[in-house]
Amino acid sequence: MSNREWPRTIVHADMDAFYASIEQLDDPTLRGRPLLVGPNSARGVVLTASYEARPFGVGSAMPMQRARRLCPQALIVPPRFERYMEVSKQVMDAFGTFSPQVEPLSLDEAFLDMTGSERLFGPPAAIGERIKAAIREATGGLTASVGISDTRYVAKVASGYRKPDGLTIVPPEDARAWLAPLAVENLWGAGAKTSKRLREAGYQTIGQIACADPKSLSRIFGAIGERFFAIANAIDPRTVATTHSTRSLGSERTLATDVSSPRELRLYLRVAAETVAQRLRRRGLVASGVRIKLKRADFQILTRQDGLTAATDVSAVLATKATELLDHVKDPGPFRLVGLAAFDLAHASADSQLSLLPTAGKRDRGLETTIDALEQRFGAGIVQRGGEAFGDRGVGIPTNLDFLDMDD
DNA sequence: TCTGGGGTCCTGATGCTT
DNA sequence: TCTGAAGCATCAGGACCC
Repeated sequence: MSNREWPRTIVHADMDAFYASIEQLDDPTLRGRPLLVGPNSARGVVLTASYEARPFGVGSAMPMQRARRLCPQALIVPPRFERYMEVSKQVMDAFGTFSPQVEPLSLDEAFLDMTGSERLFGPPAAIGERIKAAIREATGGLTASVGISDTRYVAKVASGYRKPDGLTIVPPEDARAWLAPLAVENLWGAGAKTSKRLREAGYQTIGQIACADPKSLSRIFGAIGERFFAIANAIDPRTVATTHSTRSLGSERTLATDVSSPRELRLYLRVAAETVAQRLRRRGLVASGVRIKLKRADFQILTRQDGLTAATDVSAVLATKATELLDHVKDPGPFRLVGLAAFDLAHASADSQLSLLPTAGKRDRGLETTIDALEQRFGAGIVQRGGEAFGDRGVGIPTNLDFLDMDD
């Protein structure tokens, strides 16, 4: 079957060791050396390991302490998310020159719907090579791995099939057979727990799932079982979506040391509320619900949530609700993580609820106004002003209370 | 060995409404 | 008025992805 007969042409492009590659691009002395991007702290994990570090068994999400033991010669570089976002924009802009249908999945990967573009760009292999070249040119030398098929799922698996700098084309008529020998861990939605359950139920490969009784899969695994059956048979009708609406927005922090004191927990929740409120305002959103999250020392997670009487983007309102929710937690802790998320999000309208606190209503005064509100409510000095303490992704927020006045 | 932070979706329990 | 069932919404936890 020639590509002209492909029902759809879906491209998945995934940057190789994105954060580490950017660090090596920006600092030539890092090139060719094992590199770990992540916080060099006791409780941090590796965000990205360079390809030079991976033969030592180091990978993403591995505790930094363990990574250091496995690869003591690795250099550790703290993440620079602003720089990664800048490069990500270059990459996404490059994708935009190929198709208007681009769906970013994260900073470093995206789907492109290239259906009907063969006359412009050639067959799939040519499309893939041109996209890879465009990324190299736009970024000054970064590489990506690209997968192309007629479904999102197969394109996604294909992009990870050869890394780094790979290109894998899977024609639609070959997709089912191509997937068949792959391990069940390659199913989208099957992580460690579900993969173990699949194997215990006798399914080792995607091909075995494709030949299974879908009712049986559904009975054992619920809704996800039906989806496994579909994607194992290379059936994935999902299209490339160019719009996305955020459903929740949160900020959480693993603490340098575990905390039991309700007063300290309230302080962390206030800081999280400020971060979330600022991000809501930046995106023109208001929230109608608040959820708090506490992670116990044994890693059990507790959540409590409640609706707000009116939608808001004011940190003091979020913080007040979070404190109420905290009062409903009977577990005494200690807790290693504190988080706050806003949900039931909507676009802020002109008359959105910015007047729930007397000093909190001036959107254009932003952070300072909200800190004013915090101080009016909770006392002066509760939050450090200025600096990087309130970066968009929470980067730079200290993991202890050094910057908070505990005497409030 | 010691486990981040940002999210999404699913499921079972529970409570409310009809 | 009371009761039980069904349907629905909400909540909390779990699993997953990047």
